[in-house]
Amino acid sequence: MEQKLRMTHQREIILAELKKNTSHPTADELYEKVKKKLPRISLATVYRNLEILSAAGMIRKLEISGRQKRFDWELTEHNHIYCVQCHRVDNIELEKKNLQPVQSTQRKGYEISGCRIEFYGLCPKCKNIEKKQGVKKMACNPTVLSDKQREVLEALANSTEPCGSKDIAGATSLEPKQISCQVTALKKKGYVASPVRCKYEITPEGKDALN
Amino acid sequence: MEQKLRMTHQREIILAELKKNTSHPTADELYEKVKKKLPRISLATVYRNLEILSAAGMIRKLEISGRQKRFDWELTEHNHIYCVQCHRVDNIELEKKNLQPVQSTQRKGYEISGCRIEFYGLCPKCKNIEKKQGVKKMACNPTVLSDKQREVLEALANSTEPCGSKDIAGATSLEPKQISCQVTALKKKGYVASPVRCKYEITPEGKDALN
DNA sequence: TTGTACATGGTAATCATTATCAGGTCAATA
DNA sequence: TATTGACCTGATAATGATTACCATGTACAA
Ligand SMILES: [Mn+2]
Ligand SMILES: [Mn+2]
Ligand SMILES: [Zn+2]
Ligand SMILES: [Zn+2]
Repeated sequence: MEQKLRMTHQREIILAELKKNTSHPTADELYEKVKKKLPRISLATVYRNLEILSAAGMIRKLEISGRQKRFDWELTEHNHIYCVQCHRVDNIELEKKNLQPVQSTQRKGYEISGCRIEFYGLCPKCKNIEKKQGVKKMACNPTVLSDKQREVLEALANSTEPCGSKDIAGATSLEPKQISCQVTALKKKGYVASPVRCKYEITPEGKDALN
Repeated sequence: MEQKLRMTHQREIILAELKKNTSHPTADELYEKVKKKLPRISLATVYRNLEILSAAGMIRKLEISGRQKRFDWELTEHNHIYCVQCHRVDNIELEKKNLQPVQSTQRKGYEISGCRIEFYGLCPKCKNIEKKQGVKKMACNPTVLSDKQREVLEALANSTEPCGSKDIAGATSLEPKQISCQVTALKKKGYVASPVRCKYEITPEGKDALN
């Protein structure tokens, strides 16, 4: 019944790459790094081995709320804090974790095997971005324009009347299916307005943002 | 810029259905129930409204590790426990939750906005089904360098171009027939690469390993 | 040498969730 | 009253992360 796992070259490289820093990388971040050493490695292999290594207790898998899983080579007990904006994850030490053992009446019949304590908030970087423009808490997008957003905004700036997504597609190098996503983001930032449903125009703020 | 949310029929039914029990349903579990009242409702509408209701603070969205998001109509502060096997989620009360406020030196510059405490284990049902499975163990060859390997590696480190076994033999005290054996072991560890057949060079990992 | 269990790269499929779209609803306004 | 425009809807396509599958490869014990 006992299975022997082999420490293959791929596995070693993945492990070594993970141990290089404390950034709690995702599988695909790790894949990008490992590819420099092993250009022919498959993303599936990275996922597979991260799973195997964590099942074998050699690394930790962090199932932090939200997006991708992240991986941690530090096996000592510690907690994490993540940024709700950029999803960065850092270690955090509790002064003293005196969580009372859960009373059996409160256990609901569960056999408790662990507890995860997870803080969230804004990392230093994102905290500054927020201060700069005083955005509401919900806003999850940085104010910086992406290249795509800038392209869309410039197209709108060059038009004298409200544009539909097809108009924008024609005036930019973007795939039609990317347009609406970009427009939505721009609307959220207040750089684009929709005078009519499915028609968009640049706002004064949007013009400012182009400079 | 203030949004007016309408309490549509769909929204009311979804909310009512959620409040019917304390099972922390997923979006699609809720969809199946709501469909009995509103057979033409779309799954997208359920997702959309759960998102809107939780953004408006009328319900809670639980981003518990693992699979789907779950929803909770109870707004009072409480924690959760989930089953790692069947992903059932129950409420759990902590006797006393005096987590020390995190020291500023430990905050890593974050602006902390909250903390999630989450227990996990096996629910009563799954506890009974549980079966022991052997843990896999990694056949972990030590990455430690033997004296011979170190000698070969140092020879390669001192060369500016890939070496053949004769070059290595000349630069070390080793018998020629031992060389290839050592080189193979080093290759396995990833400390040596073979850019051309029968020529070997040290890798970045190899250089690291020498320190 | 051979059997076999473990691994791999490449790719398709899955799953949960979001985005898009064209068309509705409704209250405020001209 | 007719129009407007923000808000909503169902249907469906698309997305992103992860996993499943498959044919091939490799290590190791017998
Ligand atoms: Mn960590
Ligand atoms: Mn609850
Ligand atoms: Zn951040
Ligand atoms: Zn269970």
